[in-house]
Amino acid sequence: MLNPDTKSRLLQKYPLLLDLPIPEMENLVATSSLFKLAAGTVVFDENQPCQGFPLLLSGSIHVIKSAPSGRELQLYSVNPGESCILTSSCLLGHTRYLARGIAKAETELIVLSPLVFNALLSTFTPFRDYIFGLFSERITDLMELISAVAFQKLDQRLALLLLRKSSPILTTHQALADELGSAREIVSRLLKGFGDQGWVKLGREHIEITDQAALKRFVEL
Amino acid sequence: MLNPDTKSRLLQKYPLLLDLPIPEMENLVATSSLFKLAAGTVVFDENQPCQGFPLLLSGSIHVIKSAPSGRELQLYSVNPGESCILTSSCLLGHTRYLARGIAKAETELIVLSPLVFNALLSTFTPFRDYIFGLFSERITDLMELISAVAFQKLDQRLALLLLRKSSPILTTHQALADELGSAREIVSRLLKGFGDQGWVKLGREHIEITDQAALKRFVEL
DNA sequence: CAGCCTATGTGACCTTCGTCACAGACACCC
DNA sequence: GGGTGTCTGTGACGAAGGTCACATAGGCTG
Repeated sequence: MLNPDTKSRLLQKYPLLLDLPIPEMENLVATSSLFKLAAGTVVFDENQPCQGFPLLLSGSIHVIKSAPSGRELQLYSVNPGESCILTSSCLLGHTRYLARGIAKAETELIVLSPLVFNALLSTFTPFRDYIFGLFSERITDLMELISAVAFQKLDQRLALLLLRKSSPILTTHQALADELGSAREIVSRLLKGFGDQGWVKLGREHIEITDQAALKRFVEL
Repeated sequence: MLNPDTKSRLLQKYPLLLDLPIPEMENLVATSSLFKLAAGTVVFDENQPCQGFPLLLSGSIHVIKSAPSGRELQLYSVNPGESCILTSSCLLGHTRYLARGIAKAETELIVLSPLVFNALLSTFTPFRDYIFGLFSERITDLMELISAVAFQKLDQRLALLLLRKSSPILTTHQALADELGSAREIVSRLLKGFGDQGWVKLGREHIEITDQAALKRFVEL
């Protein structure tokens, strides 16, 4: 059961729901509830069955694949207003999760039951279009990721990752390594290299891009 | 315009269309046509806009990402009765292709215009479910692929690839390398290794698995 | 300030792959 | 059979990254 304030925040992040017919909306409000997750919470894990479909109000969820060796690789992240393609895929294919989801900050989300999710999909065209649209975006992302992992060198991937974050970047080398699916030492070495080139300035949990243009040129190479 | 024979073959491969209402079916038959592609034909290429949605009657299409260096990696393949997730994604997201599709054998396919595709999606629930289902399968595949490329060694990936094909495998080392995103020499070397272990017997364009159990054990490792 | 925890720098070393350069080997066709 | 093109085997070599083992350095807390 969602309270009116939560409902209005939901509609603000997912405006397409504004057009939802009254009875469906009431059903949604009645059967859903708000969850608050602390940063670091494991939202779902590999091999776990899928409980429902998340709508993010705040925070973000990183979807991660991890190797037996302990190394990790970030597949994509879910932000407010978006949806989790992996969950959709689980619900639609009736399979289990094959990656882990972790809340990267304090995160608020509403979980739709599989029933409500399916009902929305089949009766409410805008929702269907929305899900389809996100599916197709994610697939694009995943394919880019595949070609990056398969063909690009780590230095370029790291440079690109830095460019995608907003300059002063407050994070550890380990976290960057996990996003790239590599090891901490390698990232440290490469960052050192970037620093020597004058492209970045390094500090503890702090990376500042000092020559964005050069970094970009390096990525395009 | 499809002739009656083609139409019945279409329905055989895609039985869900049997339930399509008469007018939609007539529209589909009237506006579509059958294409025959020779093996090796490029069905679509990177950066090309999407022309329509393919339904395969025979043959198969391999979807490939290729690197500037000339190396390739197979993302997945499309067989009769299946659909091309990448095309769906292009049609739904109104973006361009970001991979190449190649007919791997003589291939017959029917192309639905974007109009018909969208109409089917919004009016015909079974079709929508079908597309969603395939989407979710492919996403699973893509994620597996990512984790294989990122974390697995090539020998294991090669062994798995062999196990997935039916022995005797009639193909060149180069083709295997392209599927894996690697180089021909590496594949030759690894196969030689498998041969020395007594797991396979090698010949020109011919690989026979002689100890499936051992190969499996090696993959599980 | 001392102690401690975490993040980072760094060198040595190894494995895996990729690249290059050929040498055979097989198949096919005249 | 000889010529030709494709496929395969192989050795040498190098580059990229991963692993290990520490050293060092910030920053927090008692």
